[in-house]
This record gives sequence, C-alpha cells and structure tokens, in this order.
Amino acid sequence: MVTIKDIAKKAGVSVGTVSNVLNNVETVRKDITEKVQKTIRELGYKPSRIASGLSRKVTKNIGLVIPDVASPFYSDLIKGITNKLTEYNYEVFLCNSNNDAEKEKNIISNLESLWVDGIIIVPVYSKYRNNDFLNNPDTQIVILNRDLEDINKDIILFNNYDGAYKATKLLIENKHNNIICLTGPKISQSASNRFAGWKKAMEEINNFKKAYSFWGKFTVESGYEMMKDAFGKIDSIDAVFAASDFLALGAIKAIKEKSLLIPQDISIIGFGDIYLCKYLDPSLTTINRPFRLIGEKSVEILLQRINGKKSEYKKIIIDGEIVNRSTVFKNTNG
Amino acid sequence: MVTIKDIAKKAGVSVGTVSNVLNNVETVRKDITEKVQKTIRELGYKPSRIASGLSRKVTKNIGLVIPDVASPFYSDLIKGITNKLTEYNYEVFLCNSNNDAEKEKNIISNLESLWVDGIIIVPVYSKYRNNDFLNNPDTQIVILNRDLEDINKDIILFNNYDGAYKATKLLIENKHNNIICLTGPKISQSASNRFAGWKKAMEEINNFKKAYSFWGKFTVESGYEMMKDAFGKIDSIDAVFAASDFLALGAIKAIKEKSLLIPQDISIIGFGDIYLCKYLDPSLTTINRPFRLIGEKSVEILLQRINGKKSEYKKIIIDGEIVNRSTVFKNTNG
DNA sequence: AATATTATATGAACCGTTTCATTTAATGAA
DNA sequence: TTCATTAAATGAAACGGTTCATATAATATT
Repeated sequence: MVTIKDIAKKAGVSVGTVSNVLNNVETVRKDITEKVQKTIRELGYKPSRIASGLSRKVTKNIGLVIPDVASPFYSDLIKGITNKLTEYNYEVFLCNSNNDAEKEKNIISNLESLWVDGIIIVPVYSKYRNNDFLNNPDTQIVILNRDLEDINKDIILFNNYDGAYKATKLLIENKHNNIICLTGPKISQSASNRFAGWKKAMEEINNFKKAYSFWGKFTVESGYEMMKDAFGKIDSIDAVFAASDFLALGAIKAIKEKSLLIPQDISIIGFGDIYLCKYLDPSLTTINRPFRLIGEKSVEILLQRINGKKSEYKKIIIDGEIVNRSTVFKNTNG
Repeated sequence: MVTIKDIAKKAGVSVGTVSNVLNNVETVRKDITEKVQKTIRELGYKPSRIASGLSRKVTKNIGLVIPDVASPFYSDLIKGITNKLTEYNYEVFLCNSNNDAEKEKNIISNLESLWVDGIIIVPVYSKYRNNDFLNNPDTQIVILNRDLEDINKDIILFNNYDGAYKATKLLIENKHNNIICLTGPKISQSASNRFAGWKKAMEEINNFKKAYSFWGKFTVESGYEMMKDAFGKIDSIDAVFAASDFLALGAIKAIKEKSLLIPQDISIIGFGDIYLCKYLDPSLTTINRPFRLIGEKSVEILLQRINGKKSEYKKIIIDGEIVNRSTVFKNTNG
C-alpha cells in the first residue's frame, strides 16, 4: 500500500506539501505541484479517506435510512438522494430498517460510530416511538415523510391531506357523488390525513358519510377485501378514492369481478403513482408524490446544515399533483 | 466528543484495557470489565469506526455498485445484499453508476479510497469495456449478472439461456408452434443468451426461423413496436417469448389493440418476474430471477474472500424458474 | 550588498483507535 | 519466606492523513 510518505520521499518533498497538492492549496509552487502529481500517478497512490476522516473529522459520508429499500415507494427517493449526494462528492450508506423501530435505533447509533456527516431518514411507523435518539444535537438529521413529535430537526413531508382532497375533488368535478374512501390503518398518519382530505371534499358537497370510509392495510389484498365489503354495504357507489395505488389495485380486481366497467360504471383514483400505474389496464389515474424532488430538497437542506447553517428547524410540506390516466370518467360539462 | 482516553481516565485504567473491553478480549478481569462498561454507559461513549478502521485496516464497509438503483430489477437484489451484510455487521455504500461506464470506474476508485473491505458490482453494459480497474488484486470484488472477459474475480450469473429455453419449452408443451422471440439489443449478453435459449428450443421442433426473432431495446415501447412489426410480417403467430417483462408489457398492448385475446388467441411469456407481473390483467406468466438468492450468494462468497479464502475464482450460474400465471394457454393433453 | 518582505516548504503534533513488548500484580511451589 | 510461574494491565508506537507554527528560499527595497 502506497501512502503519502512514499509520495513525499519519491518526489523529494515533505508530506505537508503532498497534502497541500492533494487539497489544491494555492501556496504550492507550480513545478512542485506537477512533480508531486506525476509521482502520484506513477505510484498509483490513492489517498485514504479513512485517515483523512480521522484527522479532519469530516468523512463526506451520509447515512440514508429507509423502512424497506425494495419498496417501489422509495426507489425514486433513494435514487434522487444518492445521485444528488454523489454530485456533491458524498457517499451514502444505505440502511434498511426493515420497518423495525429497534433496528432503526441501532442503525442511527451505528451511523454515528461511522462519523457520517449527516443522516436522512424515513422513520418507521410505530405508535409509541421514543424519538430521543434522533435528537442528538451533534448529528445532522433530516426527517422525511413522518411528522414526528418533539423533534428538533428539519422535517420534509408530503401533503397527504391536499393530495387526497385534490383526488376527491377531481371525482366530484366529474359528477361523481357517492365516492367511497379506502384507506390504510388508523395508526398511520398517511392513512388518516388522506382520509381527512377526502372527508373535507365530501363535506363541501354535503355528502360526507362515515360509512363510506373503510380502514384496512396498505396492501392489494386489503383493497380487494374492503371493496367487496363496500359493495355489500352500499349499492350506489359511483367512484372510489383509494389512499394508495396498491389499494386501488385490489379494488379494481373486486370491481372487475362484479363485471363493472372502469371508468364507465365506476371511477377510481389511486395515490402514490408507483411506476406500475401507467402499465395497468386501464392505466391508473393517481396522485403522484414527487419523491425525486423530496430527495433533492432533503439533500439541499442537509448540506446547508452540515455547512453550518444555524437557523430554526423547519417543516417543509410538498404537494403532489394529479396524474390523469384512464380510470376517472370524464364528465365535466353539463 | 468523548474518546477512549476519557473512558480510560474516568475508569482509572489504561486505554489498552478499554480497547480490550470493547473488543471482548478474554484477558481483562471481570470487575475491571464491568467498571469500564459502566463508565462507557455513563459518558455515552461511542467508539469511532473511522479510527478503528485506520488502525486495523478493516472497515467493515462494503461497496455495492448498481447501474440503476431505482430499477425494479435490482430492488430485491439491493435488499437481499443489504440485509445479509447487515447480519454480518457490515455497512453498505450504495453507488449508482447510472449506466455510465466512466462513472463506474470513478466509483470503484472512490470505494478503494474509502478502504471498503469488498465490493459487489453489477457492471454497466458497454461494448468496449476495459475491465482492468476491476482486477486490482488488493480489492475483493464479486461481479454479478455480467460475464466480463479477462476477469480474475468471482462472477455470479443468471442463466439466461436456460430460462429462455424453459420458457419456450413451456409454450411448445402447450401446443404452440409459431413462437416469436422479442429480445433486447445485440450488444446485451442477456438479450443474446435469451435469444439463444429460444433458438435451441425452436430447433428441437425443427421450427427455428430467423425471421421470427426481433431485436430491439428492453423497453415497453420497443416491445410494442416489435410486436406490431411482427404482426405485419407474420400472420400465424400463436405465442410470444418476450425476453423481458417490459417487452411483454409492450407486446400485450399491441396484441390487445388487435382485439386478440390472451391467452386464448395468443400466449405470451415474459422474463424477469418484476413485481408488477402478478398485478397485471391478465397476470403475466414469466421466468423469475432469484435475485434475493443471488444477493445472498454474492455476500457469502465475498465474505469468504475477505476472510482469506484463496481458492480459484469461479463462475456460478443460477437458474430461474417458470412462474405460472395467466398468459400461457393450457393445452397439454392431446 | 545588506536588509526587509513575501512566497513557499517543512515537519512535528494530532486525530482515536489497536497492538504488543514490557511491566506489574497475583498465584503457586518449594 | 522466597522464587518461579501465570495472569492481567500498561503505555508507547503505529495507522495515514491534516494542520500550522516555524524555517527557508526567493524577491523587492534601500
């Protein structure tokens, strides 16, 4: 292994000078710079980021903690964050918390041992979280997608309420009235906020009925079951707001089994815009979550903090938009 | 920041002893061990993996290099590898080469600077690759999914040939004869090997025709175009072997546009088993690639090398299996 | 030519661990 | 009690960089 000392000796200069060349310090004479660079090339020298990290206490590494790295929800987020960080010459530790709060805690501790310069985390769902371990003032953290309590960090949220409201409004504008809501577990903030957005829009047309809302899990199976349940209880459903694309998928299956046509007999809108939506038949109208944008925003904020920004921690809320495809019946005039 | 020296001083022992406690060295007396551990807890001490890495020259970090981290092809692979490595107390640097050979080279160099203990890489497609940078004998590397030339490393491949052969055989067993093959670009080994598997099966029933094979890109659009092209040129197609699920998706669109029924009028089988296959309507019969298995295998092999295994580098080839769903017409008797 | 000023190079101390030769303490044998 | 043996603790050197006070070389001024 060739070290900075080898370069110094071979080039006939001091290690300090080699270090200066490596870090583009201005004061090195041009001919010396060239000689050192030549020697570096000749010996194939690669500075150790471990040694540099120890000495500088800055590693240029970032931790990224995700509840499920294989989930299509997060793939764009991971890509956005990784690419943006790479642009700024940071490396990223990808950590999978596997939806396990205990594991998440260990991961943070580990990342701190690794002296990462910062952490971006999508925290795990969990009703009774103790979030102290995220509050270490010496660790720069940006929190995504979960509105945790008692947190002294920057938080970036997706506007679930607004998205659900927009989705329901779209159905209403196209002359649907009996719009049911299929959502996730009550414990989930996303599920509750999307429910609330639907509720608001329904109240505006004086047609909010609690019985029109169904709480399940964010899975295809649950969507299927809830839709069948709804058909059994309500017989005038003309549209479905599904609080996740997977729920919509399950609901579509149940709708097809009843030989109803989408969107002629019943409209449906999903939530999330996972990448398969556009490949479905019919392709699914949905609300997109601009995860790439969220990823880039989170990097931007984190790097500002790392570079010493001291302002108040803030909460940023990012809106999604309707992605118009083929599952909402068009009926705007009349 | 609290260091090992602070612990040593507070506990009234030497730093060597604290280090021994941290690393569970047997020779430390029990009462001393406890006193040190208590002090560690009291001061909230966290050993620096940077310092430890410098001293030991072992970082317990692994680099994972993927051409597109958001691609559904790799999501299971990334998860499998990450989880397995975490089990063995390794952290993983996730690096996105963005299908760019130049970037890939930089990533490897970077990972070497980071003193990772090993690298798992899915190399980028590229016709004229120079693979020297992967041959550094001081860097432990396992190569996935691409059969690179002149490489002195372990390689794990998916058996594209066998998968395509099995897929085509399935169609043949169900009484299809005029089976066309939609595949990717000629530059791609996967595309060529899948073509070859199809060809072999077709030769076995004396029905291989070059005109029945179509070379495009591994995209939905390309699948659609090739299928339309095929319909224009051949009028007795009774089945399609699509060398990727995306190609199948495009082909299905073209088939539906001709008002043909799947699988009654025409059968189709995909390749890859990306997670949307089961949600399609009809759900897509395909060949799965056991990426989780491949991921775990690659970790196993890499860790053996890291732990000093010296045997010959080998090539491991892993077979996929048919995933029977709804796009192949069942007609085995008669 | 002597001195002041500026530009550049030096090298030792330091970052937080591990390691191991050496010292010290504890135990056993005579 | 003394010496030999074993068990445990010590602390300085090393890992590969960075940093900065100091030394030296180069240039400018008188």
